[in-house]
Amino acid sequence: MDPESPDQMAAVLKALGEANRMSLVYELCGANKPQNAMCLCACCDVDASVVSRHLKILAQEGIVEYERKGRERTYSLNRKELANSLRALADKIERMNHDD
Amino acid sequence: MDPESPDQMAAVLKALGEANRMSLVYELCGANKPQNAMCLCACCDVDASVVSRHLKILAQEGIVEYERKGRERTYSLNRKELANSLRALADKIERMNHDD
DNA sequence: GACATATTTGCACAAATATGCAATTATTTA
DNA sequence: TAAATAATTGCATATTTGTGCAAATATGTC
Repeated sequence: MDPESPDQMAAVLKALGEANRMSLVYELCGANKPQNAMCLCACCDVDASVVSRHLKILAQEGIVEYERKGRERTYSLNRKELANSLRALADKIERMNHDD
Repeated sequence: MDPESPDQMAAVLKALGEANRMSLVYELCGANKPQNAMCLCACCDVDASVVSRHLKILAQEGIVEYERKGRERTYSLNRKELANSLRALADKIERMNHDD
């Protein structure tokens, strides 16, 4: 993560910009313990394989991390990094250039 | 804008999550005056009709506003609202629930 | 009115995406 | 080893999406 270019920033937001993936992120927001995929399945009404793929996409963008725990994988939000990226974008957007 | 549900938040981030649209937003970031579409065309190497459609998508999500100025339309970022939405998401993501 | 400029819209199309189901892999338990 | 559980992967498919080009619309200028 830590997106610098428009392209990198867009890639992160693209991963977040899908309803089911956003639901997964919200779900992970409210959990203080890493959650496995079966548990996360409850929050979006799609097949387990679809959840698996969505989690993979979120992981590829560094939005979530996972840890192997026996036969399951527990996912957790990359809170600090993600929050910082979003705030960096917010700052950039709000800062007006007065020298144009 | 002012997204409350995961779906609404996802819709806004989906609009931002495309490279050319993000370039347009970055371009508008650095401008202190509203820009017309022809001027914004310079920042992404696509047809003017494509820029028109991207701006329409950004406008539909409340990310940009436009004003009719004669035969041109001048676009500007909805800075405050967009920044607030992003910060609200960042806050939500960073706040850990300690009672789970 | 005729022409130029700015923007949008209609159409076509290729590529990407989200999804479900079935099969597979990995791991635990009996 | 056999059965159960968790998760991923391989198709197939329907839908969405980004794009360009040409035509249409809107407005300004001569």
